[in-house]
Amino acid sequence: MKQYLEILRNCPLFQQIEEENLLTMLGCLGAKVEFFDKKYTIMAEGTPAKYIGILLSGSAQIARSDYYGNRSILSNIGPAEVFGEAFACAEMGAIPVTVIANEPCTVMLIDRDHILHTCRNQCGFHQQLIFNLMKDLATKVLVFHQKIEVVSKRSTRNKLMTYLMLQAKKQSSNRFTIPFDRQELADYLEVDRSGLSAEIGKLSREGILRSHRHHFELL
Amino acid sequence: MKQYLEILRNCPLFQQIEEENLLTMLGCLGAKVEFFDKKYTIMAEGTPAKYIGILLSGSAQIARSDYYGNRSILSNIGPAEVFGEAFACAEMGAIPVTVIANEPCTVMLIDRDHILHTCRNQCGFHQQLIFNLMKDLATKVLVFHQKIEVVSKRSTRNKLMTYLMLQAKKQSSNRFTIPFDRQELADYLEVDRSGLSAEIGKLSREGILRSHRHHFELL
DNA sequence: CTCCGTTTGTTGAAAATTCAACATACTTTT
DNA sequence: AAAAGTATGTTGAATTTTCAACAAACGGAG
Repeated sequence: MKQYLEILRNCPLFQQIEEENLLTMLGCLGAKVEFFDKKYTIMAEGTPAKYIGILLSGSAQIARSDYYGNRSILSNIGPAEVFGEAFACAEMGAIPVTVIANEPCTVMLIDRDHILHTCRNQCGFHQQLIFNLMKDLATKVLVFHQKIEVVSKRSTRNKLMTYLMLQAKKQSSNRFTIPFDRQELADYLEVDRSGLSAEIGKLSREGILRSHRHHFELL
Repeated sequence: MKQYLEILRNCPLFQQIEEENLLTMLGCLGAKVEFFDKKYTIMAEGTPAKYIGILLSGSAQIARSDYYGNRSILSNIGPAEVFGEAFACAEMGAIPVTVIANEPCTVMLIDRDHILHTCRNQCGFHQQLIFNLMKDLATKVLVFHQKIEVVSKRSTRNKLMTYLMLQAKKQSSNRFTIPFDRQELADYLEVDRSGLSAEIGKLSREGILRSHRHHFELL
């Protein structure tokens, strides 16, 4: 576990918890670490919401597919980010999404029961953990607000521009990269891929943006 | 405050807290109660995310409008439901939504600082409050997942059917009422109102549903 | 370096959505 | 009970999106 402390320091769940206490706590929580190769499923839709996941290395995609094969990407996560916590904390029977490794991933898994139903009133670190989880969930709600802001736009062009402007803001620059290829961006924006490509081409010709693959620049 | 205990008992924030302790706690939190007439703004977009709100009576709508006047309805809330907690807990500077009274409303407001930054490690009720807030936020994430599931569908028909099937499930019946009129439903589904009306008409002629105003029946 | 699989861009036709305008139904007010 | 205001349904034209199919560009493996 010691090798992961550096990353866990950046994890929202463990803020304000000293490193020496963190190791003890991970033991107490029964945290385990697993590895997933590229394209492997870290959590599968329909399986029990038993674990809270923390990405230690790599990146992963949170998505769902409806029964006509339309994939909808909810978000993309990187090292130190938490996933599955909402379903675990709400004690759902089954999770409604699939988490897939974009590249080889190291994942820490913590049983929800160890967080929700153990020693809640005894240990101070545990109290801090609950507090951190609460803050993390609050920011997750904001992430979904943003996604809804994007997909609530009525045209491909407006969805795309809303998304790109949010990314520019987040990366504090008019030049930035996005974590999606074209198909994935279309799946995030909930639009047709070819229509999205066409719209990017049109915006380029109008001098509104420049782009190459994952790189974008707003002009 | 005593008159509101009955409702607060159903509020997710105060589960597992005895009534006698609840009154003390509300004092300690500096909870205040305000009244809003129909159509009045309970929280305005852009104002500081200073308060967590609890609806004591009436109903309200959580919505946002983009700068071309397209309104997007995020959800509809009723008595004992909590609102604004995600923005308050994430300590945002400004809230990105507007909360409007559908009818005369009684609202309890609690300053976020009293929840987040006071006596966090002393008082047991407070610990329970944080825990409840965490659970509440987890279910809020699920609410947004559902909304995204609905609006990610590519056609008006699929959005509508997905929404109606979720409502039928939630109300455990093929006959149910929805909290929206046609314009509001269109704003929730992020589609054109007249197109929505046309689609409802078509589904009726196809024998898939029956509807009258807020009442629907899936066949 | 070449080959092969994947990603991205392009096109045109079909289908769906939006928009504006109006008719009808329903509610509330006076 | 009539009038005024609001909500809902309907229509057709304009716009946009989707879909399928293909071409071009790119990247990795050998």
